[in-house]
Amino acid sequence: METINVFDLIERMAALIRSEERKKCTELGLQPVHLQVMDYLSRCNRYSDSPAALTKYLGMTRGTVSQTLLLLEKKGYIQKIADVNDRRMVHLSLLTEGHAILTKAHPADLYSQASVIFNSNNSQENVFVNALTALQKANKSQSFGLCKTCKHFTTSQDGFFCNLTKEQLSQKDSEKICQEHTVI
Amino acid sequence: METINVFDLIERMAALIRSEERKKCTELGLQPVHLQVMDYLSRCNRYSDSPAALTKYLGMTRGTVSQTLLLLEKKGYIQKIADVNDRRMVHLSLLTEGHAILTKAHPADLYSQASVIFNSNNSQENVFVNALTALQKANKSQSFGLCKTCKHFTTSQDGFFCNLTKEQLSQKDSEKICQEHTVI
DNA sequence: CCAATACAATATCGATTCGAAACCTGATTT
DNA sequence: AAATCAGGTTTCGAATCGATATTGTATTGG
Repeated sequence: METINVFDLIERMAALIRSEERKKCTELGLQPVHLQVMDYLSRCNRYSDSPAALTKYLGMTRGTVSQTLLLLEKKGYIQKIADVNDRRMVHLSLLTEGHAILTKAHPADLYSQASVIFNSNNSQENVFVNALTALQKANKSQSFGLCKTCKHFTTSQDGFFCNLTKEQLSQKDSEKICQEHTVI
Repeated sequence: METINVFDLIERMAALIRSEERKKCTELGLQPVHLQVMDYLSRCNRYSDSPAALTKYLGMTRGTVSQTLLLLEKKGYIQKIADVNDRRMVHLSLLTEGHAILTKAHPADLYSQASVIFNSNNSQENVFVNALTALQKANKSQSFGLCKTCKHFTTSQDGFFCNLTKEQLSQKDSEKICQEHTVI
C-alpha cells in the first residue's frame, strides 16, 4: 500500500493553481499576491483590514506584506489610514482603481475551470473546508470565517452585535471575513 | 449562499503547510524546495529524473529549477549525469548525503500533524487525489503517477515492460513515479 | 548524403520578489 | 518610569521569474 501524502497533494494542487494564476497576472502586469491581497480587502471587515491580519491570512511574513502593500499603494489601488484609537494600527481599503482591476481579473479561465472540475461533486467542497479548518487548528492559526457565523455574533432587535468587541455591526459587516472569527 | 472558492481554500492550505515547512527547513539550513526536489528524486524512475520533469512536477520555471539543482549539486546532495543517447538530457540522482538529509527531515512534526488531521476520515483522501487529477487534466499537465498503474505498463513472463518506451522494467522501476504516466 | 532549418533540453542573466532579522514607534504592564 | 509587548517598516541576502543564449537532436529539401 502506497502512503499517499495529503500535504504533497495539496501543495501540488496549489503549484498548478499558482502557475495558472501567474499566466493571468502577467497579462495585467501584476503578481498573484496582489490580486489575493485586493480580493481579501474586498471581503474583510474593519477588524481584519490590517497588515497583520493579511499576514496571517496569506501565511507570509510581515515584511513581505509590507512591501506588497507599499507597491499597491503607489499604484493607487489601495489606501492606508491610521487607526484613531491605536496609532500603531493601519486600516487598509480598496480604492476604485483597485476594484476595477479586481473585477477585470476575477472572471478568469481559472474559475471557469474550477466549476467544470468541481461541479460534479460540490458536496465534497466540505471536505476542503474541513481540511482547512483542521490545518488551521493544528497550526493554531485563526479561521478567518464570516462574521455572522462566529461564536461572538449575536442578533438583537437593534440589529447585529459582536460580543467580543461589544460593538454594533451592520448587515454588511456581518457578511465579511473577520480574523477574530471563532467557530461555534 | 456564499460561493466558496475551492481554489482559495487550496491555496490557503498550501500557505499554512509552506510556512510550517519553512520553519522545519530553516533548522536544517535549506529551503522547502530543496526537500521537495530530493523527495521527488528518491521516488522517480529513469524517465522522470530530469530537470524538465522536475519543472513540470513542481510547477516552477526552468530557470528556477536549474538554479536549485546547481545549489544541491554544489552541496553534494545530488548528481547530474548526461544521457548517453540524447546528450541534451540530464539524469539526476540522489547521493548518499542527500538521502541522509531526506530521512533526517522526513519524520517531521508536519506528518504527525497530518495523521492527526486526516485519520478520522482517510477515505476522503480520494477526494484530494481526484481533485488533483482533475486539475492536472484541466491544465493539460501530466499525472506523475506510479509506473505500475500506467496504461503502458504490462507484465509478461520475463517481468515488466513499458509499451511506450519498449523497454524492460525492473520491480523497482515499476514502483516509481513516471512523468509519462497515463491513467488507464 | 549533407546542409539548413526547426525543435527540444538546459543554462545564464538581470530584475523582481520574498523571508529573516533588526529596527522604530506607540501601547500596556509592573 | 522602566520594561515588555504589539503593529508595522526597513534592510539585505537568497530565491524566483522571464527572457535569452547555448547546445544538441530531428527533419526536410536539394
